[in-house]
Amino acid sequence: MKYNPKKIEKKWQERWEQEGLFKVQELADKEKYYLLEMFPYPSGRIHMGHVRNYTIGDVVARYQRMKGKNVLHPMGWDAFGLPAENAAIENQTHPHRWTYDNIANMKAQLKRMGFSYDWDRELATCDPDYYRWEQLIFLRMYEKGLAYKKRTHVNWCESCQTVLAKEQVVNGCCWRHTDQEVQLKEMDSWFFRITDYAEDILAHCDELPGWPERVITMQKNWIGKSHGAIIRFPLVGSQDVIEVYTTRQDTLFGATFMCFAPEHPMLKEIVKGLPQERDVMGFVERTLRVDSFIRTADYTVKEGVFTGRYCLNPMTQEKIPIYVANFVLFDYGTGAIMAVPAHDQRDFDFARKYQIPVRVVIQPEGQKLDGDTMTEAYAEEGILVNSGPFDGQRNLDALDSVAEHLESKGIGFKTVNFRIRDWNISRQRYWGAPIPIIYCEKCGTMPVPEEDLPVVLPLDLRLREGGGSPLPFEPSFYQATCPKCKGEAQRETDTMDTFVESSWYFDRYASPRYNEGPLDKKKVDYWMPVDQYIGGIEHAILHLLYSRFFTRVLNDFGYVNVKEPFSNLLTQGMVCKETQECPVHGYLFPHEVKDGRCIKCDSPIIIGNTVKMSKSKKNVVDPTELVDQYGADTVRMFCLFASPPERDLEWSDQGVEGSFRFLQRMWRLITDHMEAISRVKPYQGQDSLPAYLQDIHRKTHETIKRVSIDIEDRFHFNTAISAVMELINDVTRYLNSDQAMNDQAWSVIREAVEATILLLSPVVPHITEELWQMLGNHSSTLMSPWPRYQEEALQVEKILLVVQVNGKVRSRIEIPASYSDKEIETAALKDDRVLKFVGDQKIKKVIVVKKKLVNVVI
RNA sequence: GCGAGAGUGGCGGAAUUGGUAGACGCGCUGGACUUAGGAUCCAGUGGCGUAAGCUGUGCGGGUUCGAGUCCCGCCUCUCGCACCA
Repeated sequence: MKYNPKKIEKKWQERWEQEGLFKVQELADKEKYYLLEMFPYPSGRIHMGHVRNYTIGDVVARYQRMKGKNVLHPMGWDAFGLPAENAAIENQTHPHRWTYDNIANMKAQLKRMGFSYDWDRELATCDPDYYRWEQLIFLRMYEKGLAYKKRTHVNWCESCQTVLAKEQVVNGCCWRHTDQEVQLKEMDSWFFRITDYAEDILAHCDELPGWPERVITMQKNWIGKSHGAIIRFPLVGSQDVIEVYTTRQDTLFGATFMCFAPEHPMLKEIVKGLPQERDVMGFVERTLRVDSFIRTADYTVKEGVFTGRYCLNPMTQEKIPIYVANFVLFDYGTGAIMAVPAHDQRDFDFARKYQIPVRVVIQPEGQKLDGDTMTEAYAEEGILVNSGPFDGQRNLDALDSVAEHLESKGIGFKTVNFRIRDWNISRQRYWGAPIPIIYCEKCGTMPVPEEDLPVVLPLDLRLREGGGSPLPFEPSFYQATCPKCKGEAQRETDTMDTFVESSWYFDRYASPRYNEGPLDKKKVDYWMPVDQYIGGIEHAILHLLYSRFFTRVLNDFGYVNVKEPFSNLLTQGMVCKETQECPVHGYLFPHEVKDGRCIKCDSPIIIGNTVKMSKSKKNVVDPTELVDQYGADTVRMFCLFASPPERDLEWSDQGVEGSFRFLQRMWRLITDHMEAISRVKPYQGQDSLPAYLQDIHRKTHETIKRVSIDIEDRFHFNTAISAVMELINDVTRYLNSDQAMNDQAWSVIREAVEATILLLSPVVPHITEELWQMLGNHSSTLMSPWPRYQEEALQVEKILLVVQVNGKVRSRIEIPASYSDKEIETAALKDDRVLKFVGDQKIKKVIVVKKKLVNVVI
């Protein structure tokens, strides 16, 4: 019988569905295991990245299920977002229609992969039954001041026609449009006060041992906590003071000028009416026109303009000039800095450029720096000088003593500062969850009353050519009644950032149809936290940070008991493939290349680098086509076998072929001997075996042990699969040899075959179900307990020992496993080859490593 | 510049805690079966060497009976952060 994946896979997928095999309930007496993969954006078709991600998850889910855990393994759709709007305009359709069509397509594709999802828990974030609870959470946050509105400088993406969060700006460009430089705009936006939780999120970074180190590091960097001080500098000729934030209060006596960020609101006031006003304001305008990434890039020359004003160094009472400078960041610290050119390279460069004095206040031991002649800043440790009462202190000690001094004089205080900013969640987009707020001219900003939720996104709108949200132009949406005075009012037309939806969807899976609140407490408490979360590294900051924040908020509100949503995180690598380029037609899809030539013009193609699969580079493989050709099992197996999950996977058509061949080999091996195998019961260690069968029996149990460890402890599915391949190879070799077969031999083979089927069933569930059934089993492999290895079966009577002379392998001897060190040594020293290499030289010592080797040192 | 990770055959990748380097797969070579095979099966496959043997995990040192693995110093690549005061 030929291996026919198409038939088998269809059969089992239908059977699983009929039997509701993947449905899961809360069961008090069973240990729960929540396995989650990052849900996809419904773009229309699944890609290899999805397939890899979800295959990894499926193996773990099925494995844990067989280990007896109550496994929650849900799937849903991150269904709001801009692509739906663009596609809708392009295809003359509606985002709603487009999204749900895509969901239907992708769901069918996922089902064909055989993933063990409980589809009863499916959710789509664009469903009012989902986002209404998000709106409720928003209202709670608004009540607590965790959601607030302010007018501020925001990052605007012209391509998206919307504001972006700081986290969504990458290298000065939009995270979605990497060629689109982000512009600064001043506008009203809604924010979530993530900074309130920065300290807590940071502190718990060290309590996530199940997270990859680099993700933790990235989050810590993003939060960017630093210890320093706020210092007040009196403005000369005014009652005002200027606050600066510094981490180097020890160098305060060396501050010889001050710099403002161009956005600083005080700037306008202090230059008003001065001869410098025109210069300063011109500089500000010029600087702000350059986008902030370029402006603050290290290759941009540091520039500034003197404002004409001075402030007093609060320590020395010395008059120091105030500049405005392009490199000072407005959204870090106070937007103004004290500059200490002797001990900061940037300040040094600036001071030399504008002939500002450089005063050394830290001397390295055994050196004598001179501010007039030094050629670069000295940023290391040393002893304070020119610092009044602090002279002679080590500068690190002075950090505290200067801060205390500032506090006692009321001119400053110790503080901590964070780099992270509040999360801008306003999007000037249509396809998103409406922000439940009403503006009344009389009553001001009014939350939509809870009973009026959801604020439903109207579906009967025409999108505007050229982008932009239609909501502000749609009276039926924006016209509202003030909940307080019942007068005419306006609805907020911004929608929420789609990262809000993905910040709590994992909670909602616990009770996806619950309609009395966002979450059914009992169920969410049963399932949360997620035991294993799997997804791409690209979400290291955005989604994972927002989710940690949101979980804390929901915890404060009493919706969930946990503070951390994901106990363990696996970040899988990208799926890569080499690019193929035609000199005439540019990048080519794989099917546009034949025999190394372009099918359009017959030019020889250029093989490019192996990079992440992407439509733009056309180095993509369509999972569905592969499933048509080889079946889902082959595709799943290749995804796991080609490399360990955290590493990038290099796509190889030949590798896929190899996986297919292996499955065929396994199929043939078992079906060819099905009759004989079916007649016997699997060997269970009951009676003693001849050596050659004992070897197979032992190998079976070694394989069970290796596969279990590889899957459970390390997620190294590639080595798990190779271990099973070895077992199959051994069994094949045995059956091809001319050993006489009897019932005992077949029962040992059956034991090996059953182990093979069960061990591989999480990886290739269809073929294994079929074989399992052919062996006479009536229940699914998924319902079978995971095989256990027997310690006795691993015992060996004889071992092959490596014998080294001076650390070089010279011989191998077979000895009884029971030999003592002394006996081993004696045996080794008798070995011909050892005798040859030792010759008549004196043996200095003999090292015996039990079960491994002997090293004879001469 | 700072931080993290990686460097092993022609290729993807193996090698719990220092103990046979190259498992498993791809590719390649030879053979078998075949009308044929790009199917299947068997054998071989790090390099040098007829062989004995030598050599070999980015480079240079070190520790050790023994180092891909540990230590020190470099080089290269990938990723993240990057004027953060």
